[in-house]
Amino acid sequence: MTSNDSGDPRSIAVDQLEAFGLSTYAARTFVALTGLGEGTAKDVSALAEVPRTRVYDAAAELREHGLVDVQQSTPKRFTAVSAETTGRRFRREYTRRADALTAALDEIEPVTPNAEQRGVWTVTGREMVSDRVVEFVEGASEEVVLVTLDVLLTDAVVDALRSAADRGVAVRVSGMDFSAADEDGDRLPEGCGFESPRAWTGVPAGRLLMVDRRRTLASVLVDGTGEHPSSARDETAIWGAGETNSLVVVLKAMFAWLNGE
Amino acid sequence: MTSNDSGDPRSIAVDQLEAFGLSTYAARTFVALTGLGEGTAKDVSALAEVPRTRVYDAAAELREHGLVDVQQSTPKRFTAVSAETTGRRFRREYTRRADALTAALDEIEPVTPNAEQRGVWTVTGREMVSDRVVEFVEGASEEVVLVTLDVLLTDAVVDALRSAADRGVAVRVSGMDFSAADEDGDRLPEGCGFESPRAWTGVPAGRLLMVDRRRTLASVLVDGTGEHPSSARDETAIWGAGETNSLVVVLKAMFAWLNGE
DNA sequence: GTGGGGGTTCACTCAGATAATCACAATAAG
DNA sequence: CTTATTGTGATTATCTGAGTGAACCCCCAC
Repeated sequence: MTSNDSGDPRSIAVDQLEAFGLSTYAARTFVALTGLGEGTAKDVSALAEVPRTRVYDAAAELREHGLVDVQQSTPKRFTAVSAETTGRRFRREYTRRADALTAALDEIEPVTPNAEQRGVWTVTGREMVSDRVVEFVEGASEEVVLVTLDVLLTDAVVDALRSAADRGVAVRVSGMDFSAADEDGDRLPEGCGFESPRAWTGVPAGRLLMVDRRRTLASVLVDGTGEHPSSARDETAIWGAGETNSLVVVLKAMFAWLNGE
Repeated sequence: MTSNDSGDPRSIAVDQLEAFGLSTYAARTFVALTGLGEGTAKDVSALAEVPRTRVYDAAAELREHGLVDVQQSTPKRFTAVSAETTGRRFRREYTRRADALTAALDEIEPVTPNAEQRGVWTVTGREMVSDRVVEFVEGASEEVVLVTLDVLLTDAVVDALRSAADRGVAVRVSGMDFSAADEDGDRLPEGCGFESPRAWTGVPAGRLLMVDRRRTLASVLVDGTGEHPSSARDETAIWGAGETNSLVVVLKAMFAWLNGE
């Protein structure tokens, strides 16, 4: 991200290593050693644009992370672990971190979750919206009603719906576009009515979600300014919680009206 | 790690969030919002030791990461996503990063892996040594011989041994201490002889590994300076590769001698 | 319409960390 | 013994980010 995130595998590797908390010297040294297999400080310095006298510190830093072994000879020789081992190390470390984070946040979370909220919240980004959908579905205790484009029905959302249905929540899903019923009907758990989408033609395409009649979310896909071809930031959603929340009231009425027809 | 890594869940959460690349203001803001459920800049500032004027930047940063939603009103109100969603987000992001890193490094790795290496390399730390053991076992094509303390026979090592055995590698494992045969014999894959440990009494306790008679590793458990109760940095290992490597020659002879008896 | 107060944003300073360079000591080769 | 090369430490420059303060804006009261 900082420098060139071009297709060059070396740049990619350096960027990712920096994201994992390594200094740029350490990252460059490691990439050079991966290419060399084994080498001295001079070799690394020539290949990696790292001052020779700093290769030793970089190697020490990498050794702390278990990514480089060192030969105690003169000149010192360094070697990098394999790509698989590197990935395994970081995957393990950051999975642990995520677990610790979740556990710590769980202790902090207030006992009374946002029961009544006055206003309307906004989210942008397809993944972000999916996260909210999953979060709300996970918190469902009685009923989930979801209307969605099939392209937005990701695996994570389906999993959340299935686990909700498994614990006795009444789950009802319908698609906004026609292909939905054909392709994705079987992905959904049993007992989740997949209704005709005819009623939704003409409605701005996105998602509508209602959970326990106390929490609702509405989103639309906006044709982004043409940056990336319809990728990250192309969905915007609003959501609200609480019996008296204005958005909840509106969407509740909307669902009831569609149901009555 | 920077400040106090005491048992306080708030400190833990802040530390982990910073490890995931957030600024300290963003991390503290998020923790405060998790505790509050919802709040204004003033609320956050009072609870989180963040200057009120910078809560907005912190919230924007968190919004980029999909961790905070904003209410467009005066005063602005902020809310944090749930602990589960937070963990899910970072888990997904950093798993992706690890995958990208592994793929990029794979492209860089030289075709001719360290076939012949003159010297002897050193590794310290139990996890680091286990990583090398796994890496070497994964690279085995014909034969694996491992002598180990049972406490060092972690799941990752067992998995690597099993997958090696599955692809036709001759795997032979024996324990250095007596409990090994009893407790862990069933964890090993079929056809992996688990020999009597009598021959090893008196040998410094640790591991001995030989792969394809071309790569060997030897480690010992050292009673650390008493820092943490026998945890991280209490194993040191040396390893070498290549037919003519001195360590390989020595250990090959050692294994042959023990076999002959 | 005008003045006050709280809320929001922007601009600036300072400190810590890290990149980068240099000087010197230690070692091996000739 | 000399010299080139390697390893270690000290030094400087640069940069990000924490911390602070001032200006702007809007809403409300007067």
